[in-house]
Amino acid sequence: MFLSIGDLAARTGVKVPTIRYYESRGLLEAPLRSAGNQRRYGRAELERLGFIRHARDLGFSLEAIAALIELQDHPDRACTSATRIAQGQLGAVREKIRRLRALEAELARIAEGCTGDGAARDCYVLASLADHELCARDHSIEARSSTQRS
Amino acid sequence: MFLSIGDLAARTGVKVPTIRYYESRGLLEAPLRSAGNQRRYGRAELERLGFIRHARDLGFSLEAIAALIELQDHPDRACTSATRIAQGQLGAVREKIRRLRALEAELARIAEGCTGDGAARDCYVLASLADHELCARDHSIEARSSTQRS
DNA sequence: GTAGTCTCTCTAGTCACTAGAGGTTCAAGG
DNA sequence: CCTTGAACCTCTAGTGACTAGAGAGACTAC
Repeated sequence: MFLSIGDLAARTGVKVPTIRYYESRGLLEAPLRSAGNQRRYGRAELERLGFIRHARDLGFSLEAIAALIELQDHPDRACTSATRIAQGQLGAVREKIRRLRALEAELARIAEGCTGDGAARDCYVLASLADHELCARDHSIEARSSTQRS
Repeated sequence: MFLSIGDLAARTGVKVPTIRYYESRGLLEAPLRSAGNQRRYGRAELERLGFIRHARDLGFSLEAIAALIELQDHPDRACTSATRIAQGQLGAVREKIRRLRALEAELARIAEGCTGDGAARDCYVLASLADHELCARDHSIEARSSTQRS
């Protein structure tokens, strides 16, 4: 089992530059190299990259993943911190949902208040954004846009 | 009414460097300057910054906000694009909520499957992340972490 | 006049990649 | 054995929306 970086990418669904990026960030160890200096991976790296991919899909930061990997490499330690990290992530996700729901309500009100066939001077969307008083509730300091995988 | 950048920041809740950043991005016009080259703002800028702040709170990108401002400056145009932008944002928010809910379910299952008092080798959190087969549903390509205001 | 706060510009850092330049290596076909 | 073309290498820079800090100048209250 000697995989090139492209093989590894194909098997895990992680793009080639991203694998190199993970290596530079210390999430993957520097692998063996071929005679011509190309990376060669084995089963261990395949599994580790799968772990990282899975954790990223669940929204864990690379920092949190590094901590989880550290723990994985020391099976004798207590798993308290893994649980704490997962619960922290769960809390963060729930908080995001809460904020996005408030946003959704306000945006729906604003977007549906405008038929789109008038002039900009009478636009309810623009008026709502210009005047916070028009809002049904206080949604200041709500969620901001997020980065997402395609 | 001649506000310094600090006064403007205090009145709108937008931080001073962020105001300068908005100016550099073209969302705010370059204001008048004092004899000593310091920015001086009036009511128009206060309102515009309030508009931007409000739209950012609702998750609009700076690009979308620029388009909305452009429309605001031309009250004779049709407000079709404002409605489209708002509805696009609403759709994006709804999609994020949908993804985050799938994530929440999976994270809750993982986090609550572990008491946190065992050793890392038996940790359900780590096992779940290592093996996608353990997942209750397919949540690959879900939401990634988002940027949010404090 | 002076102390202390505010403001100026500029650069660099954040996160998690992504894109591109310019060059080298590998594997398959002839 | 040789060629071709895909895959690989390193390095730098760009994304969005800021945030932090340096070093210098301006303003305000006493």
